[in-house]
Amino acid sequence: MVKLDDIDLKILNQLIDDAKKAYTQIAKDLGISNTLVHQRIAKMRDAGIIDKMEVKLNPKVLGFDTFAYMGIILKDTSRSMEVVDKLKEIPEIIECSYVTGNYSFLLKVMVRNNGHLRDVFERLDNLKEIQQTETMISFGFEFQKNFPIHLLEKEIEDS
Amino acid sequence: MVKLDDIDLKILNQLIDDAKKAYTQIAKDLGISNTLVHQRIAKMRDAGIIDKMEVKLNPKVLGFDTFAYMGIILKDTSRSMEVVDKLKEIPEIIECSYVTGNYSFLLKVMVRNNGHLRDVFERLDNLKEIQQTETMISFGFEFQKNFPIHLLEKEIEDS
DNA sequence: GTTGAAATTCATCGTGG
DNA sequence: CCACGATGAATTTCAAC
Repeated sequence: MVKLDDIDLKILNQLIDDAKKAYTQIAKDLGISNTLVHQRIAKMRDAGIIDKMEVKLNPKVLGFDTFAYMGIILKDTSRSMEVVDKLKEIPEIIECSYVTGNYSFLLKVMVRNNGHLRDVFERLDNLKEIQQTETMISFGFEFQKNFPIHLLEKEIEDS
Repeated sequence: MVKLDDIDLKILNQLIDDAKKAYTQIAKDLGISNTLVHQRIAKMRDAGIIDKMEVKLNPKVLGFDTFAYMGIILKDTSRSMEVVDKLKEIPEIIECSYVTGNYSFLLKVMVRNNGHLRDVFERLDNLKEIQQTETMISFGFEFQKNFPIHLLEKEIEDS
């Protein structure tokens, strides 16, 4: 675990907004030299804090209007790894976590429409390891954050 | 909704892996000119396909070892918007969707440890609009994808 | 830990096939 | 629709405070 200072956080806040923002521009906005920006980012990269820069696509423009969470109940939880391998092959499943509680897995599914969702549902229901699925269709994100970076900011303020 | 061709998808695949990858390098890898890479990316930006480039942080390195999904059951669903405003103020909640099914909202929560999770749980339980919460602690992602881009690739192959 | 300037590399735009 | 070539801007490194 690594400690970040005020400058690090300000840089991260800018990169969360736009990962391709020019270092020179970040430097100007923060009132520091671009070399420093470069050094801090290199440091956070080396420390593994910055995992990667990724492009975020707009699902709606590409015709993916629907997404849903699906809770998966297995017949036999000892076989969970085999199920993961099968789930990985279904491109519509964009997130898969093993969880405590009623479900074995909680999935996030991105599809074009309700018919497409039904199609995914049937593919899952046909897997012999799966006993039951429960679908929670989302009406879209109310909000979504990259990371609880506000917590880190508060911790610095308090120190 | 916009149609993408083979080149567009190959470029997106590279940017999903590394949004800051140099256009010249992408061009080399794909065997096309960097001008073309530039044009295609500009096109996809203008079309809104490329939403933004964002930095992805590594929670573990920053001391956030635990994350969980929480299902929220409201006392009175007509008051849901007020609840969203309150949830937004809790930095640990990094995702909030209104969903069908047993829950009103499904949240994704990122915390340092189980004690921290309990703290968030209590904050939610104290909100008067909330009747009940159900916590599903995750043992980490089995896998996570940016977007079901494989579907688009298949559609191009088939055409 | 921080800065300013140097060299290298890149993004961007016009021209032309 | 695509490649080449020139220009201005950015990243990256180095020497110095």
